[in-house]
Amino acid sequence: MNEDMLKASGLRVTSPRLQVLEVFTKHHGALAQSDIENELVDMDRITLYRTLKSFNDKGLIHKAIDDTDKTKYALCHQDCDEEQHNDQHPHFYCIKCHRTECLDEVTAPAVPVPEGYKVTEVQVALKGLCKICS
Amino acid sequence: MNEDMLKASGLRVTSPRLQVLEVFTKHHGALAQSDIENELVDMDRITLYRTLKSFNDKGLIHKAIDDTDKTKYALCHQDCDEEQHNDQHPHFYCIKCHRTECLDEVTAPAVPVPEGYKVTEVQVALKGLCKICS
DNA sequence: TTAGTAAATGAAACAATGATGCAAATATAC
DNA sequence: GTATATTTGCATCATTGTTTCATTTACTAA
Repeated sequence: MNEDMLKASGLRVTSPRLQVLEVFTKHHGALAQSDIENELVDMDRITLYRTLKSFNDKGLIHKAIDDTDKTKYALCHQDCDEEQHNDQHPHFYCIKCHRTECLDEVTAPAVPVPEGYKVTEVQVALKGLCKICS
Repeated sequence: MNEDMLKASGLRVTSPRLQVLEVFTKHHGALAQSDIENELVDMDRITLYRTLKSFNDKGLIHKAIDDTDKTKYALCHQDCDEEQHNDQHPHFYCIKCHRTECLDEVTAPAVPVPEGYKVTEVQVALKGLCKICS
């Protein structure tokens, strides 16, 4: 339950947080702040901003880079916490329906970096037509 | 020469454009708008914004996604034009020197997407320690 | 070389996002 | 139930993205 997610992360259970979590569980893909604002019209902009920030910090959601200019967030499915995000899956942006989804089943491939570089994180942003639109 | 790059792209040769190109050729990595503003203090903010936009549209520069929140741009080395960007190389963000560079030599690996998805573009953002900092 | 014209600049103005400070409200622990 | 530490909601400010418009400038073609 959403309440438990908050408690497990050491965040207090409040109405704005539950509302935001509900929006995330209702939608599958990654959401921009504006997407959530459209759903929760009465939500204070700054509260939402800080809610997303704390969720991200605590590992409840992660940023989904998708090469649109908007920062998007998606629920973390794997074991993410304050220490580390395990979101090594690609994000897919559909140029037709403009939705961004997490390809959780896919593991981002190892990238052969030149000598001397140390990679700690890989983010893969895919663009194209999603299952439904293609 | 920078002038020729502009002409080849069908862009008029103007002072702001030459200045911006010079900044790009002087630096290796990807630059945020603010980076360029700091170098060219007299440059009008909107002119710079539009310059970057038109350079990006014409294939002179490309966006370098690096999971910081700032949009960064880097010179295109390969054959990019209005039709298509051929920037299928990863971008590497160094957590120590905070610079983003293009790993031109590296080809982004093929990502095994689920059935039904059509990928037209892959962006790989790496994070870690660069050659110099590691 | 000089118009004519299409493109580019620079300024104003507005929206969205990111970020901080502070007083009031409220979730939890006791 | 109350104390307190957290969270909210508001004000406020910075940055980026974007459009409109008058003025200036780069190229073209006579």
